[in-house]
Amino acid sequence: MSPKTEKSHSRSERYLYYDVSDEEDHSPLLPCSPAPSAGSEGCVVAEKFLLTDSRESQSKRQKGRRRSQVKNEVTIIKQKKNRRVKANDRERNRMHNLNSALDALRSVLPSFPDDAKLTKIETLRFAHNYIWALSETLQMADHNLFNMAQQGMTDSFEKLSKTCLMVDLNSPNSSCSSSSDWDSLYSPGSQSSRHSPKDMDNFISQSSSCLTYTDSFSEFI
DNA sequence: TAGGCCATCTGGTCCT
DNA sequence: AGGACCAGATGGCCTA
Repeated sequence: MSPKTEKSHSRSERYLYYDVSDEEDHSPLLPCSPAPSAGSEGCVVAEKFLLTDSRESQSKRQKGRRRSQVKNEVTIIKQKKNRRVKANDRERNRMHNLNSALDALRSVLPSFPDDAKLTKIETLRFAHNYIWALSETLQMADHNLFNMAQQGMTDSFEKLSKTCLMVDLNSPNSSCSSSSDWDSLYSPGSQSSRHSPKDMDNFISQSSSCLTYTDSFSEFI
């Protein structure tokens, strides 16, 4: 088990089995309904009996009501706890799914071998820029192919193929990229001290052109 | 040690 | 009613 997982696991355990005793309801019971008037005028004994009886049954009823109230409150609290635990579980799963999706995204992005795993925000920003670069690439490819078709695929093909033909997007050592270039893409705007926006623009334009030529001409080789 | 990143919990809101 | 989504709070870990 990786440290991360272990850490996560211990976290989960900590949260899953957190002490909920403070959630116990210690509030006073709701006041019971007032005693009904009892007795008849003619018979004291009977009245006493009735009174005694009514008091006893009354207290019994009160006790019964209290018990059922306590039972109800306990079940409500249990129900609430249960719902909360379920919701936490779903939320945890949801975040795990989100992280899986982010991992999937990281896996399709070009990676720089020595670099640490991209943070979430870096992944999103890099993906955004990468998609932009790819779309620029496609546009340029269309444009260049059109020009080449018009010129009979002579000069421009040679020039372009010399510079960028063998570029591999995944290779940071290629002529079109350097570690700092990749870094600049990884780097979120908030940490722009590492690389200027100009660096990023340069990199994107370079990688766009290289991509254009490698992808577009590969079928001609 | 401060700051960044992350996982998780939690309560609120919206949707089905 | 229950689930999905969201944002805020909290606390742990790591690094400069």
